[in-house]
Order: sequence, then C-alpha cells, then structure tokens
Amino acid sequence: MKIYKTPAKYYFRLHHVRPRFKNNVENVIIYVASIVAKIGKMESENFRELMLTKLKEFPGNVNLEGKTLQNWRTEIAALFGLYFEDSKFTFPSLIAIDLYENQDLTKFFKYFLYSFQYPGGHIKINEVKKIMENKICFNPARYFLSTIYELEKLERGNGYLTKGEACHVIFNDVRATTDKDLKNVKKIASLILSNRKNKCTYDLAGDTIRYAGDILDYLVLSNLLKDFGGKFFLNKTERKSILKFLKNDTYFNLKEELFSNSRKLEEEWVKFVSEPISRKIFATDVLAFFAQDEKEYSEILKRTNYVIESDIPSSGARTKDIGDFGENVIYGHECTYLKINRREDLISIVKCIPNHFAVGYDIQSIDINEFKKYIEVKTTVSSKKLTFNKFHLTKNELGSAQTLKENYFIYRLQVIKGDKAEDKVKLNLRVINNPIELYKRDLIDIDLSSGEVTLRKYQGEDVEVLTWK
DNA sequence: AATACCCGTGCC
DNA sequence: GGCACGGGTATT
Repeated sequence: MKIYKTPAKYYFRLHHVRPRFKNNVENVIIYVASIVAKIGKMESENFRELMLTKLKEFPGNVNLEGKTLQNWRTEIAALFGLYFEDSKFTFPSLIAIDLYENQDLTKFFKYFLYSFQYPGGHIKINEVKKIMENKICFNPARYFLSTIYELEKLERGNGYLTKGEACHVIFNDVRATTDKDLKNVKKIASLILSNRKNKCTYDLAGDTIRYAGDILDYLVLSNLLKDFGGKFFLNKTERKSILKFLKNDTYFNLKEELFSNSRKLEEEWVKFVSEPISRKIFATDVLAFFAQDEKEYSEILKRTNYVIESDIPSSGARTKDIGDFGENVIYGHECTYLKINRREDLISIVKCIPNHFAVGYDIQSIDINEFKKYIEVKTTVSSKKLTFNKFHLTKNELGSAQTLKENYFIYRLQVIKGDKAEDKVKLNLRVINNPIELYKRDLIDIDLSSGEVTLRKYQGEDVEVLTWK
C-alpha cells in the first residue's frame, strides 16, 4: 500500500475558515441570517454588541468565552458572507436576506459554493497575497464537480470522488488550483483513476483533509452531491444546477487597491458573492429530493398533481416552488384528515388562497366539527432537522392572527432531505394555534413591530403529515 | 493595543 | 478520527 503524496513542486496548501459549528451549520446560519436580515442597516458598534448577545443566546453558547464568541461573529461573516461593514454601518448581504425570506438552506449552499473561490475575501490579505503569487485561481466546488463529471465519462457513469482524492489530488495541488479554464481536469481525473488502480491510500489525518472535505460536505447540503459511504457522486436530479457550476467562469477581480484595504476587500467580496443571487440563478426544486435518478424524477414531474408517492389532492399550485409545495402538502393533509374522519362532504370547503389576495393566511380549512381554520404555512428546507424556533409573520398575517384568534393556525412544515444517499425525505409538521393568545399567556414571544415570533415555553404541537391513500 | 482569521490541542 | 474551543499570531 502506497500513500499518495502531492508532488512537492506542485504542493500548495489551501485553507479556509473552519466553522466551529460544522455539525450544526444549518441551524447557525439560518439563525444568524434571520437576525441580520431583520436588523437591516445598523451602526457597526451597536451591531457587534447585538450580534455577540444573540450568539450567546444560541443554544449551548452561554458558557463560551468572550473570545470564542468574537470568533463566531467574525468567522460567520468571513466565510459565509452574511453581513459586511462600511466605515460606519453594518449591512445584511443579499445571501442572508434571501435565506431569511425563503428559508431555503439547500439554495443557500448552492449560492455560497457557486462563488466561493481562491483568491477571495474570506481569508486574510497576507494569505491572499501568497495565493496570488502562486497564480491560484480556483473555485473548489466547480472543480470537484467537473472532476466527478469527467470521472463519470471515463468510468461509464460510475463517477465519484473521495475526501482524500479531493484534498491531495485537487485542493492542495497547483496543477488543479491554477487551472482556471479546467484544461487539466482530464489529467486530474486520470491521476485519480491510476491511484485507485495502484491501490494508493491518502493521508486522512485530522486537519489535512478538513478543508477539501468541508467543500464536499457543503456540496451535499446543496443537494448537488450524494454521499454513498464516503464516495461522493453527482446527484442526477440536479443536472441543471451542476451544469451552471461547470459553466461558471467568473472569478473575483482582486484589484491592487484592495490589498491595502481589508474592509474594502470584504465589502467587494460580499458584493461579488451576492451577485448571482440578484440574478436568481438557482431555485430549489423540491421534487428533485424525492427522486433517486432522472427517470424517477421525470415520472414524478409527469404526475404534476401529485407529490411524493402518495395521491395527495393538488391545490393546483406549482409544486416545484417551496412555498407552493408546502401549501400543497398542507392542503393534502387537511383533505386527508377530513376523509379519514368520514367528513368528505367538507373537503370542498378547503381552499388555497392566492397570495395576491393578501388575506394573511394561505389556506382556509375546516375541522370535523365544522370549526373554521385559517392556516398560514411556513416552510423550511434543510438537510438536517432544524431546531430553529424563530419565524416571521407579515403585517397581514399578524392582523389576521389578531382578528381570527382561535381560528388562526400556523403550520410550520420542515422539508428535510437528509445528507446520506440512502436518506429519504422527511416532512416534519408543528402546529401553533392562536399565537396571540400564546403571546398573552407568555408562552411565546412576538415582536409586534417586526413580526418576529420566538417559540419559548411553547414549541407547538407535533403533528404527523397525512397523505392521501 | 486591539482585532480577526489561523490553527494547536484536547475532547468526544 | 472528526470537531470545536480558545489561544496564536499577523495585521490594523
């Protein structure tokens, strides 16, 4: 057994900020994005203080040192670009606002990886200089995807990458990291194959493969790769997004003046990272979570009236969109509930209300005792189950909650796609009835001016999502 | 001197 | 073996 080492003359070790919340990255990011998006523009000094307070409030952080919390604050900003400062104020980035508005972590990781590259504003200027001196111009997600794409061609569809290969053959080898136009991908792929043929192993110790491994993990979170026991394969239902990555030849323009101005560098970087968001180049196709391959996916697509394997009656909404998907699932849930309880006569009363009516709820429904229900559906998309306990109600929704009282319901639906290839999509539903009453009884918090709801003593009622059989 | 990514080290 | 705390250390 030989250990493959990157040849010394090609070796250049790249690094990025190691998040100190890897196992909980989705929860932390959605928490921070919600805070900064809600604050908007704020004087930097006040913002820093507020952010430290909020990070201390994050579950498990009460006893952390001030130094550690400062590290959280700055590293979240540096790596994920959720906010940036000018000389006086701190602003939320577009990537944070988009996450806050759409509650879609899968999409968030696509945007993050689409732009994440070297050189970039996520590391210190002296590190950037070293990277420039070595002529590195490297978008790791793009390069990993291209390599797997090439391996697929070479191996008749059986293309995958391991963390060791990603690190030692790509991430730390300048033949890959200086390969701006992907001219060497074929050679890199062949090298990986010859290493496999020669049964080479890789040094997997601790931090060595940490950085490249993180990128592969983020690619899984963004639904572009599937992890089959340490072998990372392209997700066949995400062809369109993968092709966008392969075609992405935009690199960060590191102007000379940025070398002496770290704040400006950070600002330009966050702008650059957010730019694809303003062009809205990614959207999450929830149906893609339910299929294992393209064939299954196109079958699901054909049955546009249905979601999952079940025959949920459709509201007629476009089921590919997350918000519409959530409404559709809840519509099906309500109808099924009536059917199970032999009140099929009431099903025609269940209706989705188009958004432009702005009534402050998504679905009007009815219970078996003919008690009217007005339901606002809040949908999130993530890989792991979120413990996130904050959500936002608009002015209309708050108004409806106030006037409709016990008839008003919030259905919080989590679409959880999993992070292993064998994982099946799970739906998790929590129901909150009459939020204003819960607020008056001090069981939940509602900031009436911003509409932010925080679940505290009361976390909502767990309900099994019903599917039409 | 303070700040903020960097990263050694110990813990699970 | 992977991960995160909090000190390390280069930069502001």
